[in-house]
Amino acid sequence: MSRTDEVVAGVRRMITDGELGPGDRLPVEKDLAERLGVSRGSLREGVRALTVLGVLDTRQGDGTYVTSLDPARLMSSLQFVVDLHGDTGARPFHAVRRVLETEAAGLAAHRITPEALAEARDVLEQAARTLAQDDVDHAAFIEADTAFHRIVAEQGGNPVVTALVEAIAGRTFRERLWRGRHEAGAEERTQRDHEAVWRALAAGDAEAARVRMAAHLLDVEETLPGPEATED
Amino acid sequence: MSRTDEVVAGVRRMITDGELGPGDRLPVEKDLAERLGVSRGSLREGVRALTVLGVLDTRQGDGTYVTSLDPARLMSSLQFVVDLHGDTGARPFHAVRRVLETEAAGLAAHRITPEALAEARDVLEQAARTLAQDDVDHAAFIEADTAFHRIVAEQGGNPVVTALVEAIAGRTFRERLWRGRHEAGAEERTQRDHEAVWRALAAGDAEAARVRMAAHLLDVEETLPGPEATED
DNA sequence: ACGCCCGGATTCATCGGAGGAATTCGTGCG
DNA sequence: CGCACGAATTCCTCCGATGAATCCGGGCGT
Repeated sequence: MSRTDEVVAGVRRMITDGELGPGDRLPVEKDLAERLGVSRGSLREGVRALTVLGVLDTRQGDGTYVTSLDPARLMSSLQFVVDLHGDTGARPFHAVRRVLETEAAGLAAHRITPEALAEARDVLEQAARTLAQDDVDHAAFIEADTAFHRIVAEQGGNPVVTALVEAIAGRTFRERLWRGRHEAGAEERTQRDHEAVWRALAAGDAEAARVRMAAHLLDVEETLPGPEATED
Repeated sequence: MSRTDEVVAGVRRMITDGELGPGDRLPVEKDLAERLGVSRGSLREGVRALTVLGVLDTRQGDGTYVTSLDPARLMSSLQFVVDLHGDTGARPFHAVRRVLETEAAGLAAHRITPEALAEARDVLEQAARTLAQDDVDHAAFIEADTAFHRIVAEQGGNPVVTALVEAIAGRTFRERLWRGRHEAGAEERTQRDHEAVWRALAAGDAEAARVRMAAHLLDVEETLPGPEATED
């Protein structure tokens, strides 16, 4: 076990033991290094690793703190590794996205707030206006698409689901997604799919919300490269 | 942007640009540091962070290599952050596990190999023998429980699902899970649930496999602490 | 010729120290 | 009382040196 691993394990223990909690400040580098029996260099490597993982947050001139440890924060590092995969590997990731967002849509049907419902409607109307223009602003439509999906995922009420979806369907992933979807009618179809999901949410119909979201994401998935459906 | 972030971004770019691929060796610390315009210390912090994320693998006396970049490898860091959450935060994680494993069970029904089916049966028989003893070996049963779920998840055929389930339902999480399940009959019930899933898989009945797995995991979920079902 | 041992070269791991940069907070002035 | 200034604190970056693990090729014996 390397010194750095000892640092990671040590900080982890300090958190699980309750010595450190969200928002708490760590001892200064010199003290913590001495306490863990490592040099400042090794300590910094471990702290940096935990920073990348979203566990710690260092601020120059201030100190090192434990983050909120929210799933959203902790899963953000996942986006990095997802984006590392090329276009060919996108399919299994999108399948996970589909399953999770479908579940979230079903849950959201029963618990979506009036405010979120209204916001989702506004997003859809904005998207409709974008599509009505002669020269469609594709970037703006992608923005609206992202916003709609985020609202639904959030209203599912499971922060882990929200964080995972956010990590998988991040910026890079979505751009890849739409790169292969510029055939005629793709955006209009997406718009109709979204509206169908919205109606199901407004009606509080969980089953309809599930089916609509699943169908929509299956549509998207078919445009991805890779084995269509293991046709071997 | 800190020097370390530049290192992470630089290596990421080298990978996405195709300059580096799985198994490839990175330049030695001195050269790479010079190329990225940072000191060896900063370089090491960045490389270490990528090592923790499962992207790089350093071997003393040999060199630094890009890993296979398999989802299983890349998601392993997720287990660390999942385990960081206490018992109270386990419920949303388990909900994700339930949804993903349910999907995997449905997929597995159509594509499980005879070998995997036989291995799963062996695991279940082993578990049954464990339960038949006067003094039940709980650790052995947990082991069999883990093995059964892993086989089903793997046979779902989606490596991302497998990796996520593995990360969420890791060792620490499972131990927490069973800590609150030592009431009489819990293990026997689990065994019956598993056998029902197995029969569905053997019959190639995807819907049955889904339902059985979902019901089993809902059972488990009810024993977790936290809001029963948002009864507000 | 073949296998084994050993020593040098290579590479990462760890350490210690020094100066710089950003933040915080108390002090003193207006 | 408000504000600017500066000292203290803390993390950031760099440099050089030593140790540890691995790899590779030469030399030796059989």
